[in-house]
This record gives sequence, C-alpha cells and structure tokens, in this order.
Amino acid sequence: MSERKQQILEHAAELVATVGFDSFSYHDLSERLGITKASLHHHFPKKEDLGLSLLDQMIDFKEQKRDEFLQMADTPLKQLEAYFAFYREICSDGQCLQICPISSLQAEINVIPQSMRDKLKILDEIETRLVTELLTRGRDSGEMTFSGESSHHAVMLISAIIGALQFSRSHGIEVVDNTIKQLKFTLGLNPE
Amino acid sequence: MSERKQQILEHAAELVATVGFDSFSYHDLSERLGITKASLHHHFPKKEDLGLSLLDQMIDFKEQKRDEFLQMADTPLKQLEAYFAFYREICSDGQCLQICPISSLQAEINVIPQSMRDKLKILDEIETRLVTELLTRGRDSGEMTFSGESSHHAVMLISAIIGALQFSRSHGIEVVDNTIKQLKFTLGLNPE
DNA sequence: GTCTATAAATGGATAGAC
DNA sequence: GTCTATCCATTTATAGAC
Repeated sequence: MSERKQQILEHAAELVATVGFDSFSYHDLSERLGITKASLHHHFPKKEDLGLSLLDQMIDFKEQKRDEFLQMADTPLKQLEAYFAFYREICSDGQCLQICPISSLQAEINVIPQSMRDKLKILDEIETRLVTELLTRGRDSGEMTFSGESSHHAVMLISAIIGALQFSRSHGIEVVDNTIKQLKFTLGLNPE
Repeated sequence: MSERKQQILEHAAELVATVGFDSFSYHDLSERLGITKASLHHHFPKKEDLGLSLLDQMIDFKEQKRDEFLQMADTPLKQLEAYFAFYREICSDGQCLQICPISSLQAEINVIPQSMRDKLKILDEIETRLVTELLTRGRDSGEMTFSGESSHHAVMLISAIIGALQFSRSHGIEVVDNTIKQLKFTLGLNPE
C-alpha cells in the first residue's frame, strides 16, 4: 500500500466517522489532501473501492487489536478497561463529533454497496468475538458476574457503547462515561 | 396539518429510518406518493422544513406515548415491556431494514442543519426522561434492581436498544431479542 | 395543489496531456 | 501520479401556467 493511499484512507476514515460514507465526497478529500479529485480516482477508481479498502484496514486494525488483547496476559478486567478506553478516545478526539465508524456504516447499510455490507458484517463479527471472549474469560476467572450467554451480553455491551457515542454528539461526553460506568455494574464490577 | 402533508411525513419518516435523512431525495418521495417534486416543494419548500416537521411529529408522538405509559396505571415492569415491544416492532416491520429514526439522525448530526439538531436534542431528552421515570419507579416499587443513577442506566438502556437495532440490520432480529433479554437481566428481572 | 420546465450546484467518474 | 477539462446523473429549489 503506497504512502499516498494510506493518507487518503486516514482522511476517509475520519470523514466516515464524522459525516458518514455517503455524505463525504471526493471533493472533501481533495481539499484535505491538496490534490485533485482526478488524482484520487487514480488511487481509488470508484468510491466503492475506497470503501472496501477502508473496511479492510478496519478489519486488520481490529484483528491486530484483538491479538494485542490476547497477548496482554493481563486480567480480563484490565483488558475490558482497555477496550472501554479505546472507545472513549474516539469521541474525546476533536469536539466529540466522531462516532464509531462501525455504527456510522451500520446506519447507512441500505445506502452502501453490497460488497461493503459483506465486509462490514465480518468486521462486526470480529468485534463481537473479541468482547465475547473477554466476557467469557472474565466470568470464568470469577472477576465478572452476569446472567445469560456471553455472546448476548457482548452484543448488548457493544450496542450500548456504540449508541452512547452517538448520543454523546448531542449530549456531551459524560453520556459515554456514565454508560461505561453502568456497563461495569452489569458485570458485577465496582466502577473506578 | 393537511392530509397530504401527513402522507408526505409518513413516507419521509420511513425513508429516514431506512436510508437516512441525507440519503433520501424529493424524487424518492415523489415516486412513492405519485406527485411531482415541485408539488412536494409546495408543501415543504426546503428539505429542512420537512425535517423540522418530521421532528415535531416525532416529539408529539413520543410525548403522547409517554402520557399513555403514565396513565397505564400498570406496573413499571409492564410498561417497560411495552417500551421494548415498541422497539421490537420497528425492526420486525419489513425485512428488518429500519432502525430507530433517532439513531439515524444522530448518525447524521454533522450533516443536518442546526435547527434540526436542536429539535433532535429535545427528542432525545424526552426519551431519556421517559425511561428514567420508568426505571426510577421500577426500583422504588421493588420490581427492579440496579446500581447507579436511574438516568445513567436509562441512557445505557436506550443506547443498547438503538445500537442493537443497527446491528440487527446485518445480523438478524435475534440480536434485538437477545439484547432485550440481557437488559432485563441488568434490571434484576427474569426474562420471559 | 399540481403540473412542466428549468436553473444552479454537486458528486462520481473518465480522457488524455504532462 | 498528478493535472485540466469535461461528461453525465442527481438533487435541491424556483418560476409560472393550469
């Protein structure tokens, strides 16, 4: 992957998290990067190509993140803490305008091409598997307590964080902090 | 409000919940309603006008729903059940393609006009107040148990449902059912 | 209230020179 | 790899007849 392509993807990721895939244009990117739209089309002929590369990158990133967690050899509790911190950071960047790119794309599922939907689904599954593992091990180790299946609780947890990030754009970052606090309660943890 | 305006708003609401506010056009509406774009502009000169009327309608609907809950004189538990059922219905309509219009607009917050953001914030607050009341009374009556502030748990619960609806578009309606089940656990309730 | 016609702007995409 | 120029479709919006 060329340097330039990386640059483009970085800005595109930021735009997806702020305005959504359908609502940003090659023109927006060209202004940010200081090159023309035509040049952008050279690197990513169709917007769909850009979207797919973006999702590939997100998948790589998540898988890497997942490996980091597994190798941390830390307690599941510390790992969960790191997971929460990761999401906290998304919205504390800038003026709390960004949301999780996953939820941004989910909201646009009926607008993006099928190929992107397929990749998004894979990305979702990686995320779900990661949190499910985390909760399973947390419960097995006795650090966490909750009822029901780990995978179900994992989806609830992810949904809550993703939703909280959306709410935080109107209502401030406390929404995210409070939601994380409540989520810890649901795992039998004592916040802070 | 004229009959026609109501019709337009109905279809617009559906489009917001499926593709989002920015991604539907007056052309889409004209096809659904069998009238021209120009006629639509007669009723709602600017798209922003349409968006504002839509939000007004959603606010009215929520407030009415809230009154219904309060007058139900039923247990908070039954009221919560009705609340969950309401959201379940959104995504069981059609082929699980619709999401909560609130979350659709939240995802587009940086794209919609400021006037719409303001109204959306009000709508969010009504929703939060409703669920907060519900949980407060549920805990007071001894039917529900949870730690932390009611309003914080309420935001977590709303975020989780909203997020689950988004996930369900890729992963099926079970996601919503499972999330509701886990949310009940977090309230010390025994599902089903 | 609804129509035809049209303006003005935007967005995705391509051709071809450098 | 980047540019200028251009094409075509879409979208918001308006003017004015019926």
